[in-house]
Amino acid sequence: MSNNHFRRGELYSVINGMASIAVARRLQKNFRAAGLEITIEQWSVLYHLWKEDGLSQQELCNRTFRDKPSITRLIDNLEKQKLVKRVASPTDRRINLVQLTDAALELQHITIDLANQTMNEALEGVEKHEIETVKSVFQRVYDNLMGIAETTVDDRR
Amino acid sequence: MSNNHFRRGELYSVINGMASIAVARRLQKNFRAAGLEITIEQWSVLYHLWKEDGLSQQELCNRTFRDKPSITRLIDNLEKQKLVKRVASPTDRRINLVQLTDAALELQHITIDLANQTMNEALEGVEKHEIETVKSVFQRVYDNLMGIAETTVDDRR
DNA sequence: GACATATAGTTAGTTATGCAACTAATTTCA
DNA sequence: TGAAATTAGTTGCATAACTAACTATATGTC
Repeated sequence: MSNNHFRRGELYSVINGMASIAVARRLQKNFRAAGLEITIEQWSVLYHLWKEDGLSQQELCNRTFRDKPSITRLIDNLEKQKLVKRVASPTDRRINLVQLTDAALELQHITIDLANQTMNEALEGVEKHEIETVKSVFQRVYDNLMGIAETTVDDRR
Repeated sequence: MSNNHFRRGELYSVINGMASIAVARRLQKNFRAAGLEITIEQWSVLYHLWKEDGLSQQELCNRTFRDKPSITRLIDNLEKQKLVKRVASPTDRRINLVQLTDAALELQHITIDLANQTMNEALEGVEKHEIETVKSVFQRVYDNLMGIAETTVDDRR
């Protein structure tokens, strides 16, 4: 283990605190201001489908880091809004392939622009090398907690 | 505005992504493993009361960065678990002062130890100066988004 | 003093999360 | 081949978030 084992607990509220919440709220607000009804959680699912359409729900669990019930309900809501549809896999009857509708395809550029704009607002005055440090620290944190034989997010049951 | 306005949108998932979720889940898991029933959200409220007991609900909103309904229900649940009680303010009948019970006072050391331990797991191998950079970037992000005449979290209505 | 405004807190509705328990389909392997 | 184990997805329950609308109390101003 590393050598500085003291009073790091307060750092929880750095990694998972006001800044993260503020960014999420600002992105949601910018979506609404643009007349978009989607939540950022729904957007994060669409984001992965824009990169690769027709993923299974399980694959969406893996990529969005959510559990299966969460994905089930996110897909339910996205389906209600006619942004995706569930299509039975031709090869495995257990699997739903989630496919984007034309309406969802139209959202791609505007929402990604809004995300870029939001992060530019958030990171105003932050240096590139600082961003790189944040990225590498967060990658390290993720590896520390999810690596090896630790709890995985899916298939705990 | 700053000069690097391109493709920062993906950074949303750095600041608000897998690492943050992994840390929250690990802390919750460590609470459960120690036989503690509280959620990390409840813990964050207790945390502020340990620092200063008898805060009003509004003051807890300000300090925990949550809105009033969220605090109402967190206090409801904490009261059910007999960890806090609402006490009418003697000077202003609108105000509830939230006071810790003995049971809550007993949780302080063990939960803070668990938070320290969790963050040590998470930050294994991360250098101090890197942590300082993360802190300063997050402070900057918070200031960028919450400063000036922007949306405040409370009293939007 | 009375009316308008502001503040503290609650309630209702929608979305989302995590856990546990469940069904249905597929794979493993004796 | 057929029973056991695994995998994909859904449902139920509890907690929590945000928005909007509400009640009650306090303050400010004419």
